[in-house]
Amino acid sequence: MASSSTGSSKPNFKLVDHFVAMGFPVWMVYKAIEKKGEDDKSLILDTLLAYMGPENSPSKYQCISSSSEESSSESERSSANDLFPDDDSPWIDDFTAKDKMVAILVNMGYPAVDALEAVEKCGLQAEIMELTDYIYTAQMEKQHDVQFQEPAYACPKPPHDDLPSSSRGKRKLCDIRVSRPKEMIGFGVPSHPRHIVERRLPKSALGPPYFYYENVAYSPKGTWETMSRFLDEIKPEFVDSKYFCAAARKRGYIHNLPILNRFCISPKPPCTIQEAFPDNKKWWPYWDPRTQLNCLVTVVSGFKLLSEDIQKRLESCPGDTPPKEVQEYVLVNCRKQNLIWVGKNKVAPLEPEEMEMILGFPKNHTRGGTTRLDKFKALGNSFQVDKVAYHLSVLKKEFPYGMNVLSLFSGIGGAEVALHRLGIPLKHVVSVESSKVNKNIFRSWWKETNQRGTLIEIGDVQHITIDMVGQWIKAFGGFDLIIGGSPCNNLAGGNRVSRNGLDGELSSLFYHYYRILHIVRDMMGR
DNA sequence: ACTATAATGACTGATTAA
DNA sequence: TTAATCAGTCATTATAGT
Repeated sequence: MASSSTGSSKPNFKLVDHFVAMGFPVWMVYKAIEKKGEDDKSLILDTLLAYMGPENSPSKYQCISSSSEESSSESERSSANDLFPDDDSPWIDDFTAKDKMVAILVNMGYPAVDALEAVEKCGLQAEIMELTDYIYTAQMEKQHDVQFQEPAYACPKPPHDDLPSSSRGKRKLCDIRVSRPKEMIGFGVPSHPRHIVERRLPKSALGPPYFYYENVAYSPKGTWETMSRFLDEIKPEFVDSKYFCAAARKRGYIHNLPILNRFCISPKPPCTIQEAFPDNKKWWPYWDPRTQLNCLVTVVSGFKLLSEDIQKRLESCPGDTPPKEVQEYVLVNCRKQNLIWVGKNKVAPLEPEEMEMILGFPKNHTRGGTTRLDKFKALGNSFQVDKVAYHLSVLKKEFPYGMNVLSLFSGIGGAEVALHRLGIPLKHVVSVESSKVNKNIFRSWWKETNQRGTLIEIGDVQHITIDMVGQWIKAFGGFDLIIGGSPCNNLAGGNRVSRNGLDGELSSLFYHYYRILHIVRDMMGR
């Protein structure tokens, strides 16, 4: 089975390095070893040569995945599919009996908090009817407690609020919407803090060291299955930043962190456009219903022409209410390019400073010898700090005296900023980042915040060797956290040229994350 | 040379229609 | 159950402007 060749078993790094030294890409080496096993060197070499193939064979992911299906088994394919059965709740396998009960109620449309309370109070033997009755009476009681408000973090459209309040009282099983919009709340977000209370990790994945891996949620098919297979078969947690700030950002996370007792950093960022840009409120037409922005990306294009076009259209129609089709045109394009109102009938993209604020970075974080374009690119590629901090918050108790962090693909230091804002001291940080601009930004933050720890900067993950890791671990005793999001260029939907999948030129650096994670584990006696 | 801008669809998942 | 439709996307590259 495919599961025996990777995942729980430790890879043979000497063997991997042997072929890497010959010039084969790391991802290809892993793929070949995964397929052919570690025993027969020449067989691996043949496979690699076949992969490399004649020069004209493109390395598009479609080609590679289809060719591997031809030569190899159906079993490999089906095992990948088994990882993520077509189920509404992808975590159902991991549930305890209690979790299952809660999940059933949540899927019926009840708030997770209420569902949990009901299961705890009524016990596991309770009938569904009994549980729903409990929730109903509890909700009625809570309506009297006016002071019991949702936290300021309220999600823009809580699922249990989409039912008219009048029908809430007499909700019966038959009324309940079983399928509701899929929401990316992972194991929980501040407005749904205990969506899932427990999960089981494979033994091979238990920390230390902890690891935290991120990438775009909507990648080409099979991408997350592959990444999951390489990272201990842990199922990804998909979370949208819209629950943490005023802009959407759908990302997946594979990590082995505890998920109980997460908390938010303060100050909390504004969660709506109106809170984030109070000064722009006066320019906002009443017929633009947006309360949150779409994903902040690395570049906007054509916004000047569009802005003029919009202005002309709006000014050509009298009064405050343009015709429906004009409204529709304006809204569609504003959403598409993520524009905000900055003047009368005038729209514009966000400024870098505004992006910094929404993504949870300090003001002027990206200052320092960079062009405007550099800033957009750096920020568009970055973490949303509040969300990452929420996930990492569980480490605060465990590491009150600080952490040693291996930060791969550091970018502008989203992970470090998150830890810093959590109040977790950074003892030793090995930061791996290839972009000179990003390194400058991160270094100036490091100085600005008077970090007392040591910072080691590396330019390229591909240059990290077993020796280097060994020296770091000898020097400061090991890493507590390996964190990073590998390049999304070949995965992101916005890429029209080279959305090649995980084996694309840049996104294949994922395999180095995997490689280095396992080297660290190996060295730390895991 | 460097910087800003515009042009360039396809794919994914969710929703709705058939 | 399946097909059509909808909305949204950590982007790359050529060209214009400075």
